[in-house]
Amino acid sequence: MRQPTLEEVAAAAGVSKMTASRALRGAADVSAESVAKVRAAAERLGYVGNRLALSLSARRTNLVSVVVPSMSNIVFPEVVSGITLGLEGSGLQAVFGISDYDPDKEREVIRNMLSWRPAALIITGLDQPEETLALLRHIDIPVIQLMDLDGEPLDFNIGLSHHAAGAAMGRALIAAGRRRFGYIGSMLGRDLRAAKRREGFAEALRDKGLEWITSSIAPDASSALLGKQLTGALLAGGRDIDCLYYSNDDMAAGGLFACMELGISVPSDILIAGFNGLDLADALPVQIATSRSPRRQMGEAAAHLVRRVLKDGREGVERVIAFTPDIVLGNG
Amino acid sequence: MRQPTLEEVAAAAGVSKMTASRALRGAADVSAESVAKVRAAAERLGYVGNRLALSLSARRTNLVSVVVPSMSNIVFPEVVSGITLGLEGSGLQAVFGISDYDPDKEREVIRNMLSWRPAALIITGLDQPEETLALLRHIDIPVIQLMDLDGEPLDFNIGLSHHAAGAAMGRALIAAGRRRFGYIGSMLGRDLRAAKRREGFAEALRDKGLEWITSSIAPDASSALLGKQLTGALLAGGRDIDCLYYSNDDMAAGGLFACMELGISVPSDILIAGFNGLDLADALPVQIATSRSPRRQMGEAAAHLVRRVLKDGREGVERVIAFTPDIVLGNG
DNA sequence: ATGAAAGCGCTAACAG
DNA sequence: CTGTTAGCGCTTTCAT
Repeated sequence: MRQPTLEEVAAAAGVSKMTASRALRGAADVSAESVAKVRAAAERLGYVGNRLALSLSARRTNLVSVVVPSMSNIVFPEVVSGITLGLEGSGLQAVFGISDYDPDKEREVIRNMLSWRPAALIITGLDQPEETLALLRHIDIPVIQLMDLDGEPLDFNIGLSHHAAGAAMGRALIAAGRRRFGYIGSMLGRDLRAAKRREGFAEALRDKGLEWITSSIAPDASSALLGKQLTGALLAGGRDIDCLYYSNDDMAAGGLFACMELGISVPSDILIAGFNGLDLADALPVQIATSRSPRRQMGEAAAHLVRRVLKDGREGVERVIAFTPDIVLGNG
Repeated sequence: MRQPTLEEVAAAAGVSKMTASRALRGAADVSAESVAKVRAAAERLGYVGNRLALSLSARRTNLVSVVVPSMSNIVFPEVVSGITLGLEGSGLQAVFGISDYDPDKEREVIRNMLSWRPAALIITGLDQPEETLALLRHIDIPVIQLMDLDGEPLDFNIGLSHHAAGAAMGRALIAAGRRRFGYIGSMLGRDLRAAKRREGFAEALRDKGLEWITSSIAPDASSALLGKQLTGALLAGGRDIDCLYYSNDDMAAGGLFACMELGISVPSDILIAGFNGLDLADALPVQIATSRSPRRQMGEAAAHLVRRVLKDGREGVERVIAFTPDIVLGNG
């Protein structure tokens, strides 16, 4: 049951391929009669246009390729939702690839996406290896590096400074009276943005003559369970801590749960701070400190940028859009 | 800076287009010398094959289209991860679309995906309206309906019975001594699988002469915060309840948090039951009851089914793969 | 308002 | 082992 072609629809409607093509695309200069006949024929035959042929012929696609590190951490699906939402009604279609936080895989995924000749490319972060950048320099579509701002953008850049976000949180917690800081994180070798936050935070500590009292970093993917386990282990070590900074809110939520089980009062004994401002954080029985990153907005901003550049060209479009996360210290 | 074509690579290598094509695809019957020359030329020119042309010419794509209702509920990204993982190394590429739980939008998304002539299609659930099914009956690619089993599959079907899952949880909770049940959910008009669980649960209650004492259903998307709010409101109503069944674990986690804030002991005063077996549930300070749905496995199973059918045809391939969620009552 | 011709970049099917 | 020919299904361009 091969899909019918435009030619078959045209034949069924008794017009030429071109008239059928124009009719289905709603072009001007087609008689109402032709339009009606073609529409009816298409409907009857169950015609679905072939975008491969369309795109090859028109020498452009409606594809916006998006590469994210993971789908297991809810922040990336949220960014993805923002992009999809922001593209709605534009005729553009987002296509997603997952790099698993692996630079080599990322390059392969990007390469694979480029073979579909997308109209624009959105990738995560600014830390692609030179080999990947070389690949991207060869193409003439808009490339948007999303979510991070700490580095030299290739083309367009939308995001926030994770270094600054970490530093701001560090300063806020010091201002709130905390002095004895521990860090709990995961996968910092691969989640470079989390590493930047940790470094920014550490810098804020150094500025006040402080430093991490203890630090626990696992190689696994972040999760509430991991945060809980690491926190339990760290606290069993008996370090004198009054604040724990986590690589993100998932980990921090787990940390909170560990404290609740151990009877440690949050935030009076230990203040717990994460990053992201997840919906989950708002529901927790005890509020944790966090930085609200505007994930959906960053996604939408990227989508809007793509629409604008594809429609009106790059002239006058700012290369960098900077977001600043809000710090929420919570009821602690 | 137009992307170079195969013809240009061939010219640069001093061979014909066909030899270049074969060399790059690693076909047999090409001299080592030609392969080397072509590879070098491709490398030098930064050649990235054009899949539009490839697919149009070869009359097939390597695309597996996947349509899910949402990316905001972590279970769908997990399924998506499972599919991506299961497709790895096959040369097949998953492409995702989001329906927002809207049947009309779902049809449009499917239509849009079909215009790319995918090799297979994976959609969520069995409850597509007739108009969508009609669209799908016209095509000859494998279609997999994923996650649900309660209904008549179009082609292939992988999932679990949500009705049975709800009923099993109901029976388990009755067996655990609970008698006064409340329900808290969201968006049941659109999340049909949650509605089926609720119905199955209610049937288990009826079998024992019981029924919902109270029920609170919001139109919004599920979240921990919503679960917390609805639970708070419901408990403020002063109903005499000893068990709350939620539409999913996110909602249930919020319910747990509400109880913790209100000083209600879980599970001794109220047992909290959800659905999914999220990672989060394992980290909670008090374990909630849940049914572990094998989301990643369902995704992988779908991917493997696709690989098999595309490779060896449909003969001898079972049409239905049934999963059964494990019930975890927890430490209650 | 409509159609015919040419071609997008690639591969399948033959020939050599 | 290599090349030639003929499309894939559509749009673009140019006629009419």
